[in-house]
Amino acid sequence: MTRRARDDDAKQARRADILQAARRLFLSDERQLPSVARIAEAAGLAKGTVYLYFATKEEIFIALLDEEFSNLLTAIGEAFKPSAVATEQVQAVIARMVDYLDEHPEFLSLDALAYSVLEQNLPEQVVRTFKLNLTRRLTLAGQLLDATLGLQAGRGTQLLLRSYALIRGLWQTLDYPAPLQALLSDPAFSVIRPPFRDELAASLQEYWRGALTPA
Amino acid sequence: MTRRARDDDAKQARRADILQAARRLFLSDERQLPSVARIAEAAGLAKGTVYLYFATKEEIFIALLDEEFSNLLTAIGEAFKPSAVATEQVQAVIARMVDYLDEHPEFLSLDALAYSVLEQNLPEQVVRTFKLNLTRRLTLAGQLLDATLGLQAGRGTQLLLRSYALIRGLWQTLDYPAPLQALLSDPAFSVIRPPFRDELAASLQEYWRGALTPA
Amino acid sequence: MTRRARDDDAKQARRADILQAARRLFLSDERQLPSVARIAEAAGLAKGTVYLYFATKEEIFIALLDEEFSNLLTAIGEAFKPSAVATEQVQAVIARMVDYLDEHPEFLSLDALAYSVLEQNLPEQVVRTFKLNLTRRLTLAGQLLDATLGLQAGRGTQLLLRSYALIRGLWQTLDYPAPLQALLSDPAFSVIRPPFRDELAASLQEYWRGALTPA
Amino acid sequence: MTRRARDDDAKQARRADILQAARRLFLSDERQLPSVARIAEAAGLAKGTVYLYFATKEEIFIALLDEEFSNLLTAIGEAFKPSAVATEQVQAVIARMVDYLDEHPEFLSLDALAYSVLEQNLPEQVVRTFKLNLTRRLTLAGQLLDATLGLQAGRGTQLLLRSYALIRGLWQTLDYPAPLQALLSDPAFSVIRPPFRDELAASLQEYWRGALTPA
DNA sequence: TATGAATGAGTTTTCATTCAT
DNA sequence: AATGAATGAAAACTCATTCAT
Repeated sequence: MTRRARDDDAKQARRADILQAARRLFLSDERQLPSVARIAEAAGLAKGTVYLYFATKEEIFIALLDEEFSNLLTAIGEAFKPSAVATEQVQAVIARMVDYLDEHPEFLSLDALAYSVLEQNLPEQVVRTFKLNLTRRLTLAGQLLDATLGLQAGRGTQLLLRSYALIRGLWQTLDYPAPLQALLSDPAFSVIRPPFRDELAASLQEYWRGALTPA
Repeated sequence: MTRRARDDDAKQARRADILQAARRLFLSDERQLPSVARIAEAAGLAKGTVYLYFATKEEIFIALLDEEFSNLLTAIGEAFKPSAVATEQVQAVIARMVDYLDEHPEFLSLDALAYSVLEQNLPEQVVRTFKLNLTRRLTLAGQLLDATLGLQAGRGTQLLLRSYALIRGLWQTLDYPAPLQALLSDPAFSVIRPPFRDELAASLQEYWRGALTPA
Repeated sequence: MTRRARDDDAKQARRADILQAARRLFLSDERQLPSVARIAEAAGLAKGTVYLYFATKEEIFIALLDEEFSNLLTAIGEAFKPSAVATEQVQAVIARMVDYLDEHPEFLSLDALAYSVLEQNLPEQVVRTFKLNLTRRLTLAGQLLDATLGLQAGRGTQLLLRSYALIRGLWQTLDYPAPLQALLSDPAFSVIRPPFRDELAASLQEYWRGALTPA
Repeated sequence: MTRRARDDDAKQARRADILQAARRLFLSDERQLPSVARIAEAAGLAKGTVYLYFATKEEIFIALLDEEFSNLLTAIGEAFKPSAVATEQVQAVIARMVDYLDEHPEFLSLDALAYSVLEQNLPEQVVRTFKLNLTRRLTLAGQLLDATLGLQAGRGTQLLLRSYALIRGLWQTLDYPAPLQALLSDPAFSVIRPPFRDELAASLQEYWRGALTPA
């Protein structure tokens, strides 16, 4: 039997264990949420224990996604360097986003299930809270952007939201499950199979250039 | 028992009936594929009959999506006017895309399930064929774009692919199921709830401007 | 694979098979409804097939109970002999009830779950329909009683309802699961363990005598 | 942490707290035993603590039922008035039973679960002890009845047992959960919905009259 | 061709009870 | 004695797909 998590720290640790197990399993079979039984097993816990920390399976994954969003936006916030010129700031932000996403492949995979699977099976209040967190973080990062680049109030948030849309769309367009990759190795498909990271960087560059260029 | 479809025309008609029923049902409850039983009922057929025309449920919807893609790219192709200047051509293309998507709400809803649901439950060969069709149409439209705007070979396709990514990401970011909309009516959420059509048009403008502006 | 039930007769037969399997299993472990898996297995069908004939597990058993009620009240109806005198009619009715219950041990066992298990887990409309059937049959039998014994309108139904209460209460008071019977074999318990059939007959006699004796 | 119950008095008090909490919760949702978690919470204790006083959840409720039986039979015993005539004695006993049951709605609700739920999940020895207590009390009250009414030895107990059967059967036949009541408000159902108290009194009158009338 | 009866895999969640602290 | 974290058994139901008729 597992050592009991009595105090708050131990409980946080246990919760983190579950999230970690869920993340690991999800990564090994993207596009499908692993069963609670597997998560519990991977975390070395009984099924029932998982439900002491999360009300439903989907809450595990929305928590994971929430965490990742937080990390991403924090990373973006840290990309700004006070003294740099605007162009460099933008480059830094884009580079930071690209790096983060590259290092966290589970983020976009999970995000791709948010619309069709997670939000579908989650009580509305939970989705609302998730969206609220997201909105707050997005707004904060947007304000930082406004200040740094001297943008009109709210414009930074708008840019981030549109960038996010571009990112998630690009992922879903360019990510293929392993078995399909083999089938698409024919040159006929090369136009729809550019490397994700490069395409992401290039697309973001183009979008931000257009967004910051006076019409 | 329904009148039997003996010749090819009758078969095509029956197939179309099924697609039409599926489309209608899907529209009434986006984010979830209707069951085969309901599709069959809506088409006035028995469940088994549906399987004479489509090997799996997902094939129905991938066929629907394929059809829509074809229509969209055809519409884009028709947007070009030989004599117009480049800027106007771009405007026309964007306007055509926005209009098409506005008139075909099922397209993006269905597209949003492609990554997580459709491709998941489809034999690889079927996905491959779908992707092949898509690639061909995209390439053709891209070539037209190259010619019209005097772009480097392949650049038009690239622009279209990136635009598509932006569009699908934007949809998933801004579309909310009805019950959630009520919960997000608070002004706190206004930044993540701009009207889709406006946001789409503005984002595409920005992206294309950036893409066509020399770095 | 089982032969398919195409026409209505075959379907009725299949439904009856399921009911029969459920009855048999229930009898072998009263006080607990068998699982659908076991019922299906006992009927030689797949689980899903059971659900083609009954919407929920409880509906199987309420159907069984409904059937038994119908049989019991039919039996009572048949107990009347046109030419007999009142006292004999009453004796005949009581004897018929006692005999029926003796021959159908599953009836009272199941009835004992109606209040606490069946009605609990059944949609209200189903319970309503069941009660409606019951009321109708009870009323019909009651009217027959009124006519035969020259009772005031409605009195026969009342007598039947009260008799039913006495019967079901007696069963729950005197029926013990096998393992408990051994433990209660001590003479100390003899007062609470008279043979059910005798006690039932005697109690009904007393009740009806009192009910038909002017105060 | 709650103050520890060291001496016997304190322990008895804690036990009583648990019973009281269980009774209150059960009353608010008849037909279903409240969970141990809720009972513990309502008693201001931890779940584990409940198990220091009762071996299983059902033991809590069988203890409650035992208590109620004791009270009922005590009440019956107190109904006898030395100098009254037989008929009045009987009336007094019936009236006392009706009053007690009217004042203690949890008794019959709980009793209705005894056969199907409580005895099911209880170790046989516990059931045996419960039955033994019941038998003793019943016998005592029965003897009192024998003496008072000049009955043959054992007859009083028999009358009480049969009355109890009538009572519990009547309750289960006439008690409906709130949502069902609305559905049964149609006059079509009036025959199966007489007021419990009236029906109880009338039925008991009839039964006792019959039982005390020479055949 | 058309039908629709039959199949059966697959998974979440609750909650009484235990036992480490 | 008290706590409450951990356990894990248990089962209903859906629905895509098959195939006998």
